Amino acid sequence: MQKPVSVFRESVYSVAKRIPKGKVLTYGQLAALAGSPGAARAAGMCMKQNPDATTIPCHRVVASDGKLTGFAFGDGVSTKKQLLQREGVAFIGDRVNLLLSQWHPL
DNA sequence: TGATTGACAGCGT
DNA sequence: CACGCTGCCAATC
Repeated sequence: MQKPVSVFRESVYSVAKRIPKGKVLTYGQLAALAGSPGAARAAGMCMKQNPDATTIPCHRVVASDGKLTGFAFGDGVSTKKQLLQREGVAFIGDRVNLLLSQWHPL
């Protein structure tokens, strides 16, 4: 089986799909779990591509400060916030409480 | 092949 | 606490 166009992207999507409900992950963590720590920007780009928005909960990926960025869906970050809060994610104003909702991989 | 962009992260002011 | 600048990585033009 030939190598995919980029292993990085597949890893990112794979990890994103692994994020449990009620939990969130930062782009830095996502990139680190994907195998490229520090590639937070590249990870965000892959989320933007989002080839499978139905299977990839990209809305569970937030910035390192817990701030909701990107996600040009509905009202944008507003819809994303409502979605996460509905999943059971702890929010602090307009930011996610990473202390309680940041996902810890097994 | 090289340069630019982008849903970031960290630190300083 | 809010804002700005720099650095890192991968994808795209």
